[in-house]
Amino acid sequence: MLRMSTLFLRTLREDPADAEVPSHKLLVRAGFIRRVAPGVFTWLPLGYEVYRNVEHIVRSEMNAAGFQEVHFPALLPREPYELTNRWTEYGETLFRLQDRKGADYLLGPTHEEMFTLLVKGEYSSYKDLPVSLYQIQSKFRDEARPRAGILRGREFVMKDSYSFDIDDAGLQVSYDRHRAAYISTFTRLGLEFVIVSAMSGAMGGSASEEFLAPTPVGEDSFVHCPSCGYSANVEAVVTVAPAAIDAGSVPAAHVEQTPSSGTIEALVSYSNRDFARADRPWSGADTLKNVLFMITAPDGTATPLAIGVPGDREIDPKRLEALLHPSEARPFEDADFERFASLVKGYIGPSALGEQSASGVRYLVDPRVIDGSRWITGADEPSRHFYDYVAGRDFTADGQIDVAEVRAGDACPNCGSGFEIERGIEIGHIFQLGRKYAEAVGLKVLDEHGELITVTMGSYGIGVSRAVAAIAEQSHDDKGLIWPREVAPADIHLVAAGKDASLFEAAERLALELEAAGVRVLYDDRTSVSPGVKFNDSELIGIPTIVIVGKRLAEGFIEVKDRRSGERRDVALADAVRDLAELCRV
RNA sequence: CGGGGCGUAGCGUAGUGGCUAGCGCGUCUGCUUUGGGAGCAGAAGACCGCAGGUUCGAGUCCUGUCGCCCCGACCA
Repeated sequence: MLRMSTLFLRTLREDPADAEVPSHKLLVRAGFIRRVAPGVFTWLPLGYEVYRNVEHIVRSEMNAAGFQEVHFPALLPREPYELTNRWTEYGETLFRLQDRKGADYLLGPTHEEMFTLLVKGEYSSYKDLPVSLYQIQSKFRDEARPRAGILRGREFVMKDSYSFDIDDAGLQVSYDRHRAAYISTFTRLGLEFVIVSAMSGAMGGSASEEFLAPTPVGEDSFVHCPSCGYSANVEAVVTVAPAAIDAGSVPAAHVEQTPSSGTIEALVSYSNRDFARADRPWSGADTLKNVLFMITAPDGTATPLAIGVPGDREIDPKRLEALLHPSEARPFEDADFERFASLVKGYIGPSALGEQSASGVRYLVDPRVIDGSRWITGADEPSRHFYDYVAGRDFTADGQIDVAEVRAGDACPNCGSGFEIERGIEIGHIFQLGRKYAEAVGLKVLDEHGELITVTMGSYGIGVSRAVAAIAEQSHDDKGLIWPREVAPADIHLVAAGKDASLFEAAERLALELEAAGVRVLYDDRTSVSPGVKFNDSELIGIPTIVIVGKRLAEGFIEVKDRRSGERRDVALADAVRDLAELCRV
């Protein structure tokens, strides 16, 4: 039993000034967490209780799926991360340190290398596989901008699993088992979630899905199709190319004077004034905008890249970054333009781009730029644009790249109807890694013919500490938190509302009987606190059932209130233990 | 990395270069009070983020630095 009179807890009446999102404000106000450094938090007793409940659910679902728990150190040597080049690729996000001899260490941001090496050290036969191992561990990432309390911290707890199989079919089975285990885990956690196709990002590999908890404060945008159910992270949305176009009737390309038309907006309005079309006005979608980036590889090599997109769309930096990873992209700066004199800023057209062109800059275009499509685009001279410039006839790109911004209403790649865009918190991520890590560290086993084969892997993560915040984010009201019963710090918040000693005696007896019946009780036994304070605290803390021993005790009743719905009913004291034990078992 | 805002007691905050840095919440003592954040009386609690500088005098002005929040890091 937890007693409010002695519980290490101080609730705050006001929101902390540095908190922006509801989960952060409420977890601090209700005394669940306290900040100790940017992106680094302490769990207080109530918060740690919730954290442990979440951890317990995750662990029990992993065990039920037949995965085995191990535990690595968070402090790791440099060498394993050299094998996969991540000592370099992880960049500034990696917490690095040295021991007294000057040897390099790191605080593990994720543990693929360690798991792969562990299996390599123990197993050497196909008969040992498949196997799936996991751990629940603190991870450290020196995020550029930690934010939103526990939602994006620099130290956080992750459950990470890894599967090891001899072939692709086995990997698919392991992947599907993790997927199923994740669905039951998040369901038990009381989280609303969607599963979206995703980019594999830093992990490499191919198939990958994210579990997102929809909420407006989420950091990931995803598309969702209301008619067919298709969901995907915006980074992974596949643009539907328009139907093939016959450009036979389009007049030959011609260059026109277009003064002061260095922006798409100016170009469109100028075109509508001086070169108006008969059927409809020009729009940004008729223009082909060519954007230049400098791409820097992890080894520091920089190469320019030109991307052509319809002028009404921007390039989505997150989609670009996801596609190029681990290389990084930045837009061209003036110094870059000086190096490529044939590129006229504001009037860059396909004729100056491409590996075969004078500039030699690799040129990739949006999937909407199909052969036969007709464009207004830069003529590579100040104040001049091409009209009726047809892809495949007048220019050819070096290839395609799908990084234009995704908008609500764009065509669903699955069924063609318009999809919606929502935001969500990434609470889980599952990948089919393939053989990248096994190859890097040399994880091979003998197959049934005595041949050495490289093991194929999957990697699977759940943000355990983040899940606490995600639940808080999805489950609160203006009065405070509302915990799903299985993760709540207690089943019942028992409030003694009054001053009579007999009332406290009755409440005490009820609390003890409930505990004996297996009900977890937080008992507000404070004698010097007014009922109003106790009611407010109980709503802030968010235990699912609030029981009041007060005014109605004289008639033999207690009051039972549901935190979520606010419904209250009277229960005879004599029936209380049985009634409440039943309620809490639901 | 760029721009903006902000750092004053555990929390929220006030404070024209000028006396002992003020208020609310919380905390402590006493009395009173107990169904929606009670009242009265008293008390403790602040190296005003840190380091320099200007000044007779700095919480206040200047520089640097650290931290927090927001926006941007795409518009050719």
